[in-house]
Amino acid sequence: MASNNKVRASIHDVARRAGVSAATASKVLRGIRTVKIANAEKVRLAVKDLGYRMDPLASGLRRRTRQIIGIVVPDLENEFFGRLTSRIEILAEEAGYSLAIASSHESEVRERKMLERMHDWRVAGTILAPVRSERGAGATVMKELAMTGALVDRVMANDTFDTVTVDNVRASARVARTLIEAGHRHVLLFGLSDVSKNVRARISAFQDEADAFCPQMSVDVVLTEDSVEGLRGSLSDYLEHHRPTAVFSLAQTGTLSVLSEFRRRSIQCPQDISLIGFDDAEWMQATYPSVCAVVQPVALLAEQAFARLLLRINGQEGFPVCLLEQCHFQERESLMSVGSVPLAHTGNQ
Amino acid sequence: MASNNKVRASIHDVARRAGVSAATASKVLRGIRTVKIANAEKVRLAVKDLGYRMDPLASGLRRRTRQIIGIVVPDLENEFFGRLTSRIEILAEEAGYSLAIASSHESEVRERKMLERMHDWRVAGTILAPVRSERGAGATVMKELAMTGALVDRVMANDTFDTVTVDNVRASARVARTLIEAGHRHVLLFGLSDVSKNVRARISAFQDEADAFCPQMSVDVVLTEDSVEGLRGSLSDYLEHHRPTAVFSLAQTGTLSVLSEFRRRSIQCPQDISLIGFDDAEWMQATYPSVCAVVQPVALLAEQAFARLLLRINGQEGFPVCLLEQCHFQERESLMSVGSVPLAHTGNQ
DNA sequence: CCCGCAAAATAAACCGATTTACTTTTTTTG
DNA sequence: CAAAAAAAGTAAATCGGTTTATTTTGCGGG
Repeated sequence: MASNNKVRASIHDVARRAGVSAATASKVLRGIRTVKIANAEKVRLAVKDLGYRMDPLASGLRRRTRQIIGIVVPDLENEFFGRLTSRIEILAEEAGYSLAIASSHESEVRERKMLERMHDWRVAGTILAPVRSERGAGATVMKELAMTGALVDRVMANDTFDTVTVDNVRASARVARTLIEAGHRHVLLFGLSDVSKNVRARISAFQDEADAFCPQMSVDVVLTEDSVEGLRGSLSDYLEHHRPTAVFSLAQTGTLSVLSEFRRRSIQCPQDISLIGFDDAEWMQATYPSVCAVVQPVALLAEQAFARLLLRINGQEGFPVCLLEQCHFQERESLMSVGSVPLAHTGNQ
Repeated sequence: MASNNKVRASIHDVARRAGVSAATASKVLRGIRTVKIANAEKVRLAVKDLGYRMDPLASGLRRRTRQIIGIVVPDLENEFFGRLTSRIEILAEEAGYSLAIASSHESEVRERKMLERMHDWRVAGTILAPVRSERGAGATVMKELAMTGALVDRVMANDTFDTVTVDNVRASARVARTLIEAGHRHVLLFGLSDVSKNVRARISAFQDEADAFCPQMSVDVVLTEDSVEGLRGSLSDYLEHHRPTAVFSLAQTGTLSVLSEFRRRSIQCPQDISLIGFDDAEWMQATYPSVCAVVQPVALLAEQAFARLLLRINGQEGFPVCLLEQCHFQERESLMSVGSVPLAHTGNQ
């Protein structure tokens, strides 16, 4: 039914109609000025008459690199990566590139496959948000293939690529300090058991801050595999025997689990236990209580990562840089001082 | 720093090393059997030795169509489209295609741009989830360009392309019946004011069902522009003067607004007002109360849309079909009978 | 008017694959 | 064993562009 029966005009058709050579037509289309104005005009007219559109993929053949930027994220169903990708798509287009988006579905073997595909596509550069079980595998692939790239989120310093990530240490320290000041002396850190450097950084920064400013504080850590049942189960087991005055959830899915486990056990939040989550989401304003969260500057991460990549594409040399962006701490109702009133009353505004 | 200094082997390099012609090498790589086993083996060896990888984009040049499927969705930050895209990515790869993902960012002009880009890329087929202000603009572009494609979500029957969507009529009727049976006689339908056929279908199906089974029911409709402030503002105005016993939110963002407006006004849900939302989200299990929702079969939508597209790509003729998939009704705490106890106690399990 | 130089234009090669049209080799058959 | 048929192999054309090397044109000066 629908198919390419109507043949598309090629640059040769355009050249013929304009009465010039294909090389000249190509020059006009690429904005090269060594063409007589009259001829340039004839070419532009022919383009219009024929409804000519370039094949951007064939165009990169000779150049051996295409006007495409790749991005590989671990999970497109995740709001965070959705926003990141969405922003970078716009930035790429503003810079004259198309964005090729791929998800590694949190799998290292898929991550490799997708990176190889980007390489096969001769992209100009690739942004990688590594999978959770980050052991640098993705970066290694990119290095092997001599790709131009940048790393974002879930990464620490890398010796080959520029990296852009959130300042987990300061954000976690800030949470620790907030809890200390609110009188909390027994806190649970709750998250995913993966080897993610991000989560490890959050934990140790919290512990360091606690050690430094409140040595008597007791900090429990519970980590689980990534499944809704797993998360809630291990939390449930923990709460059977312990009763901290605050929970610091190290990732967004965890926050959801904490909240529903509180409800299942009829634990009043924040009266019985306060809650702070790493990573904000829209729904956190609408829950009861609204959830206090560390807000990651997603747009900024996107912009910085893209800017660094663009510099490298344009040939900038020099040692890889490691950018840390600051998080914002959003106070909401789920946090209160021990034996006191809630710190915040309304979720937003 | 990182760049393509190490030249990649081409199929001619492979052919030379294997001592055969490029045509033969090409045959081997495409799995065509008219090659002597010994030669095929030599080619495979050469591929291995040289670490040869095909350029999949150049490969489609002669064929005039590439092993790529395009998808254009209105919003990648949206969980629904994230899941849709994610699923289709897997399906496409299983079928031997790469998926090119683009977001129209809810803009009709961008939608056209992205569709044109897919066409320029010579994709084998394109799946389109139209922007909200659907007046068929996207489908018209695809028709103009004689593209092979399928439409999903936010569409009614189309005379050119196969469409896959949710059965809004039955789902809304189901909600209406549920509310009627629970004794509700004054209901607010709350949603976005756009001209989305989806939302219009949901409204009229609800009204029809109410007319048929409970003529005395009073159904209010409040529609707003799409902004968090707009949503909450118009809801707030409405609640100033009216007090329905139930709200049916016609879209996910609306549900969030309803919930937080309830909280701001200290309206007890479901004791004062029940709430049902169209479109489920993970967080709806964790709110208080957990939110009763119409669950869309995202994976199924993805599978059907992809299956239809694949048939058309493979040359199936015939009138466009219009598939309606059924939603599931998820009971949760936010719904109760008028003057009675909640219908459901726990969110999940 | 002719020379020299710069500007503009172009034919042809090239990028990396596929496909066509043709040739060569092998197998089957009478 | 020769002729016909089938199988295998390949040179060359092709897809749609860009780039290179070369040629043509335009222009000022002697």
